[in-house]
Amino acid sequence: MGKHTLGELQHAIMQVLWARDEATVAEVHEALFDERGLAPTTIATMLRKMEDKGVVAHRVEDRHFVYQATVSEDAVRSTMVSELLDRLFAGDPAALVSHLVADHDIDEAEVERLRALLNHAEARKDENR
Amino acid sequence: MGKHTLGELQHAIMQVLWARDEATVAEVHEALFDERGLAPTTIATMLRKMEDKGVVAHRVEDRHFVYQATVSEDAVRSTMVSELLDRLFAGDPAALVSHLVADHDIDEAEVERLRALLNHAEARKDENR
DNA sequence: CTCCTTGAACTACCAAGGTAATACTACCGA
DNA sequence: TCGGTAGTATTACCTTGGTAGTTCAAGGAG
Repeated sequence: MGKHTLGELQHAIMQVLWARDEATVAEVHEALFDERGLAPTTIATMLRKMEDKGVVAHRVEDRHFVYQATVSEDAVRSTMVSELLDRLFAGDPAALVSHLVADHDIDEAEVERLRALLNHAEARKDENR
Repeated sequence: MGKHTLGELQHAIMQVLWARDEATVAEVHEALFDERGLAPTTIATMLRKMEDKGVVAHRVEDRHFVYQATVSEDAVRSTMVSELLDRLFAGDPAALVSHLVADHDIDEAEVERLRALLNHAEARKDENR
């Protein structure tokens, strides 16, 4: 498992692939055109680079390429969050949560959800004891 | 206010500057040499690039440059966390916390700390009502 | 069978991060 | 005054992400 760190566009492309499991270049282009307005060749080039990198794979079907993600969204999240965690918070998740609470005004509903999350986490740990 | 996104080395340099408020090229180099083993010119070049970018400033003192950070660690954290939040979790902080709990095994002590954090957050909100 | 269209391949740039050798300058000591 | 040394400026190169024009190949239309 290498470093699955994705750039902006790469991530956008991956999201399309994650959403529909597989897609042609044209489909990806169409899905992203409204927000990005990129040339189809840009998408195609990026997909090839991403294949070199190992995060997508393609299969030929009916004269065009059908791409598919080879890494899960969660795997990407894991590596990228870990990276940011190490860089910015010396690997301390609580410090990141603290920053989140202080900086991104989390409303009461969110706080409730988080509290529930923590309760679940503790409940799971209780079970294994 | 631009995007204060820092690369790996840039962030390491900033940490030195944040730690001691200001430092010469040689001091930064010395502080990072053990872990990175970079040439002094590399640090100097990077510092100049960072100055172009606006995240540090220098003053000449006694024939050498004394650099100082012009952005706070918290400002950098804010922009970088926000970016990751938007990219990976559609801007939902709770989703990030959820990921953190699920993925980075947070031990019971951490959970307690987080719970306390959330309590404080709610307490603050209660006060303002 | 030939030409057009479509989509992939190739090539080419640009910016930013990173890394560093080399060139220059100015001070200090002999 | 002359040369070494210290420290900055210049220049250069590599990688990755991003963006796209141009070329090429193969299937479909006439």
